[in-house]
Amino acid sequence: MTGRLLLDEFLPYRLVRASELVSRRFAARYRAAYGISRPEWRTFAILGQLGNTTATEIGRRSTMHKTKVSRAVAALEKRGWLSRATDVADRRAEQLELTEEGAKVYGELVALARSFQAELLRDLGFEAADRLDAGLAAVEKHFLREE
Amino acid sequence: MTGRLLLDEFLPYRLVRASELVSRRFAARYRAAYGISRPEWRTFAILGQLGNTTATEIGRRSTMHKTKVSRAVAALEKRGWLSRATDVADRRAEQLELTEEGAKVYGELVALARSFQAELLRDLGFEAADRLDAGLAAVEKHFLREE
DNA sequence: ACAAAACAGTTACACACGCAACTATCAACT
DNA sequence: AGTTGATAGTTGCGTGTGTAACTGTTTTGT
Repeated sequence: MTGRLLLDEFLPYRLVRASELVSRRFAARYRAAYGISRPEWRTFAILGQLGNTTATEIGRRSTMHKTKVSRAVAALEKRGWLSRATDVADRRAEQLELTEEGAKVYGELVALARSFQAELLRDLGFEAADRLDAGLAAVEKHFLREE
Repeated sequence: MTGRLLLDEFLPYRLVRASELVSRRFAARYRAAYGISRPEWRTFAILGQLGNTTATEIGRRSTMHKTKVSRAVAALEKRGWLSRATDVADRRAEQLELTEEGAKVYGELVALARSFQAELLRDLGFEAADRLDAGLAAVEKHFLREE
């Protein structure tokens, strides 16, 4: 029961490594195509999906720190891809949405993501991808409940 | 086929988020107990498992950048947990190993890791953990082959 | 045998990051 | 109504990180 730990049997280690391998490869593509960083892509993706949301909600869904979100939002705004408007019901919050130009870029990023996912499913094989899906769902179910 | 991307169906996103949720929680424990950073823990874990290795090998196995490894090794050495010796066969390389004190700390970290893993398996359920295992194995098989 | 390329590891620099502290607003409670 | 505590978001500051450039060593190719 003592002795060394075999990392290939340690789930957190394998999860982190797999995540880095996959996300680094995907990041290389959108960085090459549009020069956006990881926090920017994540912000883009959530905002694009929801259509209209706040920085706090982006942080909650992405597990990004609020300062990271704040800076990503500022960067996207600066590039003219995102606009802010103070929420009338709660003037602390800002409703964010993509500009017309931003929506166009978002559409292209979605296409990039879809082709990456298709490629990934092909590489992993259907059955393995399905198992990964189920395993991740269990992690999400347990860990996302607690905040 | 166009339109928005549902992130909950996008595997890279889910993989990253799950990885962050799990590894952040584990990192909080060893940070609280020993004040070590993530790169330091990873270095510790690989060195402890292999017994004797080089910085390059640590980088390869952990997917950490070589400068990250270099700094983690320096930090562990500074705390007296690791010692270096120039490789006699290849004098560019340094053979690393844990000191007696380092091995003691490593043993305690292993215990921490084991209890975290047990807890995780319990939380996820055996079947889900098994599927996660299989899914990650497929990712590793595909992505680790290519370097 | 020698020049050129490859590789192990470190460091300077610029940039990204998280923490803590801050402003502004809203909610709760007396 | 007014005080207290919570929340949305930003920013200063110290620290972490990757890129590129560097030293020293080994390998490759001629």
